[in-house]
Amino acid sequence: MELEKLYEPQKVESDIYQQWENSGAFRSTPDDRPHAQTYTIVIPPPNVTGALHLGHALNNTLQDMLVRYHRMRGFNTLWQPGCDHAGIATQAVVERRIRETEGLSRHDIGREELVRRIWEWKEEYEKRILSQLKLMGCSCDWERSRFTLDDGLAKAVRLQFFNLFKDGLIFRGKRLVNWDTELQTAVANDEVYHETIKGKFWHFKYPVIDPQPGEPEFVIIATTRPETMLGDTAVAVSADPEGELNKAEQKLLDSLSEASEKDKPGIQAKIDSIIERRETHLPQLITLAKMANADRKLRLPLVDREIPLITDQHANPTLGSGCVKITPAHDPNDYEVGMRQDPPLPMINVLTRDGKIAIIVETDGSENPNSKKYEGLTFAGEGRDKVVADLDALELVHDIEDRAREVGHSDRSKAPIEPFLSDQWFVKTGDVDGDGVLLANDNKVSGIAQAAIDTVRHERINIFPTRYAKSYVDWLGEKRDWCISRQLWWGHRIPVWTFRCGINPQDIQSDDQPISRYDQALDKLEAAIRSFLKVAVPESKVAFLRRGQLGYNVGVCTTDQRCDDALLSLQRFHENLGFKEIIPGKPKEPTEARLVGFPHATETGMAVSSLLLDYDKGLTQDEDVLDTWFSSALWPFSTLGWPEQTSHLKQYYPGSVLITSRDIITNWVARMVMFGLYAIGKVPFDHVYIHPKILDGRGETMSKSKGNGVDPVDIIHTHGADALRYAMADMTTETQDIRMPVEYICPHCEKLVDQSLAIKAEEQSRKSRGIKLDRKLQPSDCHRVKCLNKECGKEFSTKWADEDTRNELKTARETSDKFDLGRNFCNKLWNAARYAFMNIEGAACNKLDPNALLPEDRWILSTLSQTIRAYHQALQLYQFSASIKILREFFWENLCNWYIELTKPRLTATTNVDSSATAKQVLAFCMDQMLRLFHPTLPFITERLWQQLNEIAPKRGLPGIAELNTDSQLIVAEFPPVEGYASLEDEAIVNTFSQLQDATRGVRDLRTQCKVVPKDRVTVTIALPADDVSSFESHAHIVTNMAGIGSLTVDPSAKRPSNAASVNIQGLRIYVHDVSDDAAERKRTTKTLDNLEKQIKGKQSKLGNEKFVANAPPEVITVERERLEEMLTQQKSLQSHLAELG
RNA sequence: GGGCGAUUAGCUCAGUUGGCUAGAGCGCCUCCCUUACAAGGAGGAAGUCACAGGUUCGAGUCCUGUAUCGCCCA
Repeated sequence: MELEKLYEPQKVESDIYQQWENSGAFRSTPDDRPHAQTYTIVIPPPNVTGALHLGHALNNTLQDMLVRYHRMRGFNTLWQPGCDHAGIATQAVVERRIRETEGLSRHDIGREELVRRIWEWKEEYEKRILSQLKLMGCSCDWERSRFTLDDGLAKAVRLQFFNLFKDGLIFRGKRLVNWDTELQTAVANDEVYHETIKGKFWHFKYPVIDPQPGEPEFVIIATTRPETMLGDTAVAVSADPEGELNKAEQKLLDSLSEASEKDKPGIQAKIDSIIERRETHLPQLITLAKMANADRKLRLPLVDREIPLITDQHANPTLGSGCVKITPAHDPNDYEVGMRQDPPLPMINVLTRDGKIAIIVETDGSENPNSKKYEGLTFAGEGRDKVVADLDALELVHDIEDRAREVGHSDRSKAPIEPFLSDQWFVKTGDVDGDGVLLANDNKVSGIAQAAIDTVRHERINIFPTRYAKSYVDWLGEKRDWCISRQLWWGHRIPVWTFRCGINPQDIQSDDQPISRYDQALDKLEAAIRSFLKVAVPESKVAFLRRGQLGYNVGVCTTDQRCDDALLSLQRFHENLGFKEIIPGKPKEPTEARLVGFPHATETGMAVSSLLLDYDKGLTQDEDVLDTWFSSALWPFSTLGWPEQTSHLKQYYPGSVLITSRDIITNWVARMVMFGLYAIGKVPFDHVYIHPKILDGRGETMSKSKGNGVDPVDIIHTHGADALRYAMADMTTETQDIRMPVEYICPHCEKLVDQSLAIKAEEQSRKSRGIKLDRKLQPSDCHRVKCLNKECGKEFSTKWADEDTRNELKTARETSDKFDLGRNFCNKLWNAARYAFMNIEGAACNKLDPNALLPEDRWILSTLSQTIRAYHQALQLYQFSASIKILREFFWENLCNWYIELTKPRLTATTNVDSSATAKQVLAFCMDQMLRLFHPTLPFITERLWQQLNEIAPKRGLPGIAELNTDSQLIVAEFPPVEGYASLEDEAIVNTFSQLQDATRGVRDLRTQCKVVPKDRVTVTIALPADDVSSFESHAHIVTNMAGIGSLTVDPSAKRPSNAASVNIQGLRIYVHDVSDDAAERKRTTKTLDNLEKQIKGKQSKLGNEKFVANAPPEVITVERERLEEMLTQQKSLQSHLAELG
């Protein structure tokens, strides 16, 4: 069966993939082989927000290359696939869709329904993602596919949480989050975009309490957000204003001395302003710093709160009044200031979850009566106006300036972000006082971050390229607490159940000493709660037991999915608790509200009703879910069955390598290492390979939100999966990101339309229609695009268009011409195989003596062996681009352009049967090795050709040198050996061949220059040293064949035949007869000679330099001398040639 | 503000411990539909290696600084 002339991937790919799947080639089977012979890659789970783009295509191509490479090398291999639930991103996508299509918010449809909808979304996209991976040829063990919310993984999450909790590494604390008041959720930093908003800078006066003589009556502070002043808990001033001013001045003076003339006036102005400040501000700042040190207080207007004057580095004496108001609950910098104080400053919240001014609760728990009039006003709107108006009425407004401000906005709702203080759960990654942390391997470490740092420092994990180790170590070195709670509904719910438990103080007010009695009662209650928990939830630890105004807020952490048992026990607990013992005094009548859901209330009277303030709620699970990275950090082992000790876990953990993109080093890699060490006691992988990012034509990273990503399936459609993979691997170099201009394929004229140009055109068009753009357009904003090809100019829709638009207009696919090289390569491989197959049918499999082979056979086999070694080396260092270039060079240049061309006459010759058979055998061997070598990169085409090769030459190889096992499927065939085929390597023939190639190129060059058409044979005379004649003649057929020579004479004493063109190569003088005239020849020779003489001068001066001769290594000097010798010989020859020409 | 990178041919990028007469692919020019492949073959032109200093016999490569661009962290 002859192959088609063009390789058509669509006809091949799905069948081949089916074959692999059906044969179980992807399946992992534990067999107790040691770690060194096991190869595991755990996929960085793509998230189910949307379909994969080219960034994923790259990531997975590289993984598949390594997996296939190791599988062929005989490793026990597992590529573990799956998807990630991506909490906020997925929830946001689904919420937005519900909002757009039904006009409903998540609160309208409720938690259960929203989660159900997201599961639907997940099912759809997981299916799509897995199918994309399959179309790319990924050889994952699909039977083991996992999702981060699977039951088994959820179990792992709960156990990890529980263990961390038990070891004191999980705690609850306050933290400022980016609050989206519209969606009422916290959003991550990367979901916040900043916009410059025109605003004002208000200067307010805060009165000093009891100013002493010489002290100011007011302190002036300035703010862009007046409403937050309701939550101020301090005013800060620099501790050393004079020193700070001096420092600032010195810095400016330093930069002034080095500044360009252009910049000098600006810097000088700043210096002048500092000098002026020494007069105008410094004395008072010094006074204020002293006052701060004397614990002096201010009176915060409007809410009438006493707040301290403090010193902190945040207050900058060169700016404003030098004083700054501190609102720890509403500003990240102020929060830091608050935490730096000892004791920390109180944090007073001013904001409700829906963006209004809150009831303001003072530190003693009382509601601030003065704040009532602000309650419920919109935060930055009505609230701000009223605060300013009221301060103005009190004559406390000092000044108002205009000022632009960078305001964070939620990417999801476009609402301005407010910093909001909320209760969150944290993992303590830093060092733990005292005993440190016990890892699962019984090693003690100071903290899990430190343990993760050490693994990289001590090279138990190697990161490629090595420079990324620094960002990993630096980030972990900060040892920040990891906030793991998210105010979302999609994700692993935090496995903590809470109940409130308390005593109504009114119930014991008749007692003589109510306060102490009450405290006593609470103490006893605490003891009772603790003993209850021991019985009710034996394997739990108390998550928290917080004593509040009316009793306790109790949290219980367990590994159970539900807390039903504990709930029952809770009922028993409060049935049996002897309240009369712990609460003396006369009970009052219980109120109805407290009795709801509690059947025994009437029997036990007050005690019971008071005990459980919120009993009607019972045990309720924490509302929040865990940060997605918490479950992702467990992925390298939760997917293998942990906490069960499965055979997969035993065999395939730790993984061999994690392949990912650099932005994930901190979020994910570092956390996987910490969790791996903590939970298992072993690093999760031996290597981390960080690959480039894919940028679009404008240099921006491809992302789902911008919509500038291309669906790999589009590329597979136009170019084939192998072309996609080839181009990806070829572009994966160590330092550069991959620039990938995207093009629409116009559905009308089929021509390519550059995406970035199309977007620019769209921007222009919108502007001309008077549409204001608040930011630059992204591909996802462009739903209708006009073809930029003038002859067409028709409109088409993009993949981002809604259904109506797509029905109305034809939709363009996307592509990039970067993939042409992959397609071209596949076609070349296809055709080389086609040629080989036509010629090698029934090729011999004889024992071959390398010395009996023709020079070109020995050369190609030697080069092949070197290529194999180089390929292994490159791939083991994750040099993907280099690995491709090595194979390409061998295949295209050496095998196709030289060996195949050279052996064409031999294959068809009928006279020398042995030579023909040998050539066939060598060609079959080379094709066999090529297919194996290319399989990891180009799995489909190589598999297809392999099976054909098995039909045409089922027995092949070089008996005595390389016995080949011709498995029926290439995917499981043996990879060429790491060391190559040493017995085939022959340096001498490689050198000789390279000289022959030069001679060939010389003749070809002359032919082109003298415009000899290819089909014309030329007559050539070669002059060379007499000693070399016989050796040259034995290889002369190579030059004759390859340079289109009709008649070749080798003559040591040859003179230039008339009208011959000539060239000097490697000590050979080559004459091509009857193609040139003297003038042309002279011109050419003079040019060569001029060029040569320049180089000779360079060499001579180098070798004439005594220091060079004295210092350079001898081998370098020898090489230089030899080169000079060659050049001089050539020069002499050219000179005499010129003389001959006259 | 701190960290990491990049800057080499028109474009996209290689260039491993300094030894370079600086390479590849695409594009460009010339020729060729040659019985595997025009998605191909043969040949060619094209570079002050961002800039300024320094180390060295020797710098694209090492060091310092500057400029521009990108990413990460605050």
